[in-house]
Amino acid sequence: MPQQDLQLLSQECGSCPIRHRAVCARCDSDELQRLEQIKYYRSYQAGQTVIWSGDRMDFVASVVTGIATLTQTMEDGRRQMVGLLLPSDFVGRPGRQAAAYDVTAATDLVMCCFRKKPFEELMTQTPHVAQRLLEMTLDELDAAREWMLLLGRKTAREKIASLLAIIARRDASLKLQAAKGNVTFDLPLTREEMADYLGLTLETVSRQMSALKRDGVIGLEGKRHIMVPDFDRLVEEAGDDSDGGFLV
Amino acid sequence: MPQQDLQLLSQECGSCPIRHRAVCARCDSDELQRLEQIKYYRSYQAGQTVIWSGDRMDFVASVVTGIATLTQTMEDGRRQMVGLLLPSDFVGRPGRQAAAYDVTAATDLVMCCFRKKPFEELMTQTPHVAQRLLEMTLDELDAAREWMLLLGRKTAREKIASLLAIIARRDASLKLQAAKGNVTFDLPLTREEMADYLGLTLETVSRQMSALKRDGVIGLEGKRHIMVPDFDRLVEEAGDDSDGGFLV
DNA sequence: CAGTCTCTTTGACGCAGATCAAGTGGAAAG
DNA sequence: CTTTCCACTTGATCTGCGTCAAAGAGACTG
Repeated sequence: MPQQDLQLLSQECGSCPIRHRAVCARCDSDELQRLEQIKYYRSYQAGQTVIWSGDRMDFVASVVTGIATLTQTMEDGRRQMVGLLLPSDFVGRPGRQAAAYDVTAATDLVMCCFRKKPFEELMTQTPHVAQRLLEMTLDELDAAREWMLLLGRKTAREKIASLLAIIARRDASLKLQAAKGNVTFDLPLTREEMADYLGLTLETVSRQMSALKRDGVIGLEGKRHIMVPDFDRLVEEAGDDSDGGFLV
Repeated sequence: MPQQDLQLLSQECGSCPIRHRAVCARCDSDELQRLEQIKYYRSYQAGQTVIWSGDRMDFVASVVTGIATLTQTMEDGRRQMVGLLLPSDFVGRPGRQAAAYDVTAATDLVMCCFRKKPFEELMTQTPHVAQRLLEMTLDELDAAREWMLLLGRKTAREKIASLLAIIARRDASLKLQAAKGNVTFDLPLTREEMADYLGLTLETVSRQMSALKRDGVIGLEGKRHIMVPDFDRLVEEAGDDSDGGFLV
């Protein structure tokens, strides 16, 4: 077992970086104690598969640090990413036996896992986990629907710009900043993963990245470090209506 | 007020056609009574808009009969359907003020509406509505993700076949049958609505419908009545792995 | 520091589906 | 019975992105 695991095993929920955003966000101290009893940490290296679609899954989990992807694959090998899981996002479905999607670590990843059976019991006995999970699932559904607009109607250039804007926003919110003006971040995905996300080929992704660079919308340092001189310009290229439209 | 409304206003939940599938499915008689006090029916004609995206929405609702669509529109007019709402499906998000999508009646439509404020109170005070809503939202999320695979990776022909298979399945389940062998149903959508669903143009939809007809995968009587001689063949054309893969 | 591996870029070419443009058929209206 | 309308079909042409192919750029290995 890697050393990181050992360190994490002793970590308490009170000092957890996702304590206020994850599925446990609304828990009182009593509920938290029960969760603490059934939780354990697991870490994965970038590229490792967490679960294969169809496999039996006897835990649910929260992403603590790192990024995981949810992908679906057709028999002939065509792949589509259907979820991008960031810190505090939830993996797995209470009441379901088998995983519905492949889950893969896009970066090094630490997950806080709960044994499924006791987690389900906790959900029926106390309200706060289920309440929070509903909220998070509704947010996921909204994100999925925005993504559907992207997949169905946006051009390759708009798709790339949209993805970059999403990652920039999430990156900024992790640093407790707003994404605006001059922004800088690292891409956590390969060109191929970006293609799987956007319903494109990796060649098209690469070409459009070059085009955005040529047009001064983004700057590239190495392959992964992105500099955005004007965030509004990027959002414009994404074809979204003006702001990041928060409805609440 | 149309006569249908008057008839429905006196309808009791006990005899409701979606009683066992909608958001109220798990309610005990006490909860049902509280719901009954805050509910009212509304009906819409095919083509009517139920709500515009961004509008204030002070109710949530279940589709009782008919079909509604959820669509997103970009500034330049590109449209993408992001949800197809069938009897028992839920509209609206507790805790949200404004509608996030355009909701339109695809066929004549009857909805069972609940005033939002008391509905939200009911949700915090009793568990069964929230539990059921979580379940339904997770199902919606799965459907959205399957749809993402369709939008991102399927060919026009596969998209059409997938949509026909989905409608055939849901139609069959309403009649309490399994979709297999020889199947017959009416399309509730225009070619343009199908295009909005599938991320295609209406011309491409029309051409692919003709192609599927020419190849004997479907039969057409008029523009809307579809006959499927071999449902498995249709599913094959959709590019999905064998069966309708139920995981539960 | 040559050799290999993986990720990425770039070019040439082809095709699925978009766009533009008529035309068809059935239902409702006059 | 003609006119109008709307949903739909079909054809001709265009184009954005996919496909196939080759080469560059780091990072790690022996």
